[in-house]
Amino acid sequence: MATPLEKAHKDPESMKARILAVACRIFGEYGFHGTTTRMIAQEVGIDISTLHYHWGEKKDLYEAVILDINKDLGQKLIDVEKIIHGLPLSERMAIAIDTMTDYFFARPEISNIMLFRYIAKTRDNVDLRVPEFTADIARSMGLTRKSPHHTPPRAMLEVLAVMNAIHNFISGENFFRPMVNLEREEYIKTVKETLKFVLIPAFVQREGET
Amino acid sequence: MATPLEKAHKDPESMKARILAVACRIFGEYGFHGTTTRMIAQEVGIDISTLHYHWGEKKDLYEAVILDINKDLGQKLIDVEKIIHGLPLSERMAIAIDTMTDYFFARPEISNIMLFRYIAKTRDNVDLRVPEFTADIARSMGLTRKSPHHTPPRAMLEVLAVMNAIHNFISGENFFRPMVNLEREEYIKTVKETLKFVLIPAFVQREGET
DNA sequence: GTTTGCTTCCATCAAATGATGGAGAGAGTA
DNA sequence: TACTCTCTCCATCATTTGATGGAAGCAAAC
Repeated sequence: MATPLEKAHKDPESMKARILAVACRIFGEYGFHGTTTRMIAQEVGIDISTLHYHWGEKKDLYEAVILDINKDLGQKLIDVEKIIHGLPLSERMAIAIDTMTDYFFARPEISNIMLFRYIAKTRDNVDLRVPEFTADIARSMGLTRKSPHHTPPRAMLEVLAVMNAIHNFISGENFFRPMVNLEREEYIKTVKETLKFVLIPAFVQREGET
Repeated sequence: MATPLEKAHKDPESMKARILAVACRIFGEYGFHGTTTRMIAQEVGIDISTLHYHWGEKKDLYEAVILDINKDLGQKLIDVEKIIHGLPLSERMAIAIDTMTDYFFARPEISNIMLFRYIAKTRDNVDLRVPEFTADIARSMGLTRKSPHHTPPRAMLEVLAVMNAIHNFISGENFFRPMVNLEREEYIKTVKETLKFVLIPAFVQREGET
């Protein structure tokens, strides 16, 4: 039997879920050390002790955030994979880039948290076993044909290059958009064009060579 | 007449310069809020008051770090530009990617700090007018031929895509290298190959079309 | 109405953190 | 020697921050 707390976790209106959602956003903006439990509590409109009551230590909440966005991201990747399955490579990539870019722009916390995990150390080590999708994406992109059950380093890095290129434009919006002086919609559109222009030709060209 | 402190700033053995170098590394690893003045002082082997004596507030030191790496990066870009000037596009890009990747791997703090600035907010706003090189790189890559005195948004984003792709692999080394299970040297080599493979064809192909 | 269990807030604490004043060490100079 | 100037450290402070105990609120169960 699920405890009330466990049930509450599923209900997006529940306090526990509301805290998680806000924590996700704030951690994404300021990083682990840049975020204080008080910032999150204030944004939710509650006392910090309520926050600690639901999630325990700050580190625990942060881990919950990571697991949460990872679950969401994994589901999204499965959805996209279904849509693009069977299409020619150039279309597969174009649709995947469009779809994932829209998704990340709608939930920039995800890109933020992913990048923070990649580049930032944490004083109190928040190391946590989280499912990694890079190898799956490599398979989905057809980069593992020669060795279906093993993902070569080169294929992994190619996937990371693509994914991170997307993340960067989402997480860097506050910095880049003033640089290029575009409205939000126009920025998103140009980002998509740029990503497709830069990322697709290499893969299509290689495919044609075989 | 330069004060002793000003003179010291130039001497890399001086206390002020030693603090700056360590601060650069630590801020790069942990970000602004993840870094404490005590961490820096301890790494240098001095008291925090000595650190404050030379650099004032934490924020001032951080700004000094940003200005310092920016100056260095600007000089490096000028050097590279000289080397690749006049070569065909594909060679220009290959050499630039190789050279810049080596440079950032040798000084990962630069990639770290750049990415931190792009993606992370700071509670106490550290906003600071720093020269931006994106437009210059766009010019150097020949992306502004149609409008030599204005850099279109699209060209800016293309440059950012290229530069950030490099930064990501350097800053993400701690995260990515265990994923692909490569020794450092092998990782660097594969990163370079991957970057050149992913980034060059798009630009070369477009050039051929005109 | 009373009891029970879950949730929330107030008051408070201990540790971490940014920052400073002032004493002392040391080198150079008169 | 006495003086000055620069640099460094020790002691200390005020604030921020993560965290907790306990009282109060509140709804459902008895």
